[in-house]
Amino acid sequence: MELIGHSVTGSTNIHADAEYPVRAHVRKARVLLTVECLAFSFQYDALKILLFKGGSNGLNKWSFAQAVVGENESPDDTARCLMRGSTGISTAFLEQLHTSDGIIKLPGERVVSVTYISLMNGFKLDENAGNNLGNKWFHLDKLPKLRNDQREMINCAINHLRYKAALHPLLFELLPDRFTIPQVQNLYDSVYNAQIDKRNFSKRLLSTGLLIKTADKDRSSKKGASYYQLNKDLYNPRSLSLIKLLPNLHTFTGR
Amino acid sequence: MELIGHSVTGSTNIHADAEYPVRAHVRKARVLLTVECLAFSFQYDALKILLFKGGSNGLNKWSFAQAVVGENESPDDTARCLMRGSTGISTAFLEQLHTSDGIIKLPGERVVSVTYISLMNGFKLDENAGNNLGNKWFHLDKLPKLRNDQREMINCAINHLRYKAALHPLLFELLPDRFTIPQVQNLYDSVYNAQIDKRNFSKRLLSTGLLIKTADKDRSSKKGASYYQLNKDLYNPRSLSLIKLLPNLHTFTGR
DNA sequence: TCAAAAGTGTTTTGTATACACCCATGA
DNA sequence: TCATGGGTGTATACAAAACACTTTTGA
Repeated sequence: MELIGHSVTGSTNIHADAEYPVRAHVRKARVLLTVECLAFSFQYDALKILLFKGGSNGLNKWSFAQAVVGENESPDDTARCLMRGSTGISTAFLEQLHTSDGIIKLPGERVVSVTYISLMNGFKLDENAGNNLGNKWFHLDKLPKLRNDQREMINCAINHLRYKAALHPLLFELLPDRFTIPQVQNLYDSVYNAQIDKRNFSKRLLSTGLLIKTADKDRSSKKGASYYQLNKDLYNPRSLSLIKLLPNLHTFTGR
Repeated sequence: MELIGHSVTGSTNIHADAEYPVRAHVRKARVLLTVECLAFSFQYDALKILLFKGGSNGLNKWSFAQAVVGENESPDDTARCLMRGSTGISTAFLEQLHTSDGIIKLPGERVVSVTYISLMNGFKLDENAGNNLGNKWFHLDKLPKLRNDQREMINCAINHLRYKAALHPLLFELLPDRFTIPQVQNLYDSVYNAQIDKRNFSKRLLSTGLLIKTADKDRSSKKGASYYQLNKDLYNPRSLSLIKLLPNLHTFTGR
């Protein structure tokens, strides 16, 4: 560690005294900056996570989407570009989860990775997009063999997603522009691995005022469920104001 | 951006096709990694933020604690070391807020900064510690002249602190080992710039089960307020389970 | 006509809020 | 004895939870 600019003498380290010892000569780290995306989507009534074959692990191992941050890019840019490039669609919601400690990975090179959680709209995905790129969407209960630290990262990301989505209307990013209430409930049931009471869920959902009923119905079921749209005037997945869509908010736990 | 390891041919960029264009040659960024700490404490019944004179802004300007991440340090290490070195006490709570875009600051050098929010225990602070190091704790309503982006960062950090503390028992880190209920309330009133009803606040506070009453009293008031301690078995400032200490949780807003 | 899924309402229970008085003590 | 700050209780209103039946329609 080297303190920045707190010196009036030109010395780089005015705190190197007996009481608050700081190493006198710290070699400044120049690091290779990468991003890593844990990408989720909702397809076929289930939450999916995106994995790639042939990552830094080895050619036949699965891992997350990763990219090196270019000289003229921000990490956010890189993450968006990575996701677009590897799925063909834009990221609906992107958030930094954590910046890694920067353990030595490549020989002689320190790599610091910014980990993102990324929500991709499964309904905009081309069915075949990415198949030739070696990526695949996995059901969370049907994951391939992964390193333990990768499993942990997935758990961490899911917990984060559940946490955020319990408080904010984040998950609508995973739905098409028009959706039905049973569809929303399937999404929440899938994310929380739960069976939420449909009467109470629909009451909570409608009471947010975020949904606008349309005249059309989804005709894939016998009775047909009404389509709803988001009220764009109110909807903001990043809003700090809290919504409540889940019962027993204080008791939910991880998978 | 350069994708990592998704190539079976050795080329660095298998996605450089017409459909998903990616620049064919991206210069990998080697960046100087720094940390920046927005540190809060609770002193004299008010929330304070730590600023340093003579930061990267210039010798007579105030700014946040900053340090370069050393070769053998993680950013978290650096942040803790920075805070300990500049205040004499350990950080009670540390959390990454954001990793910056890494705009060019120093000539020819790209600097990426990991911003932290840091809670320091004001009751463990040596009254004079740091005075000779050019740091000072400022009341949030009595800040010195700062750059606009620094003001924004402070607002962002306060909003984040309020958000987290409204949901989790984070603020106890700012109190001494033994504290009184009126003291906790002063803390919350200060953080939220509010006057919370003391009867309801004390009910909520005690109903969490986090507090254990001791036999002793603080004798600085006439009647004397009972000292409480945290129930270490239950207390976890990072716990994902939610507590409610504030009224109208869904409506609170920033300063 | 029946099976499948959508849609809706009420009762009960619990929790948040608003609000005001008594208590203990040092000065 | 009185001013100061600590401590408590209750009635009311609101919100959450539990719970079951009716509707629509394609097969």
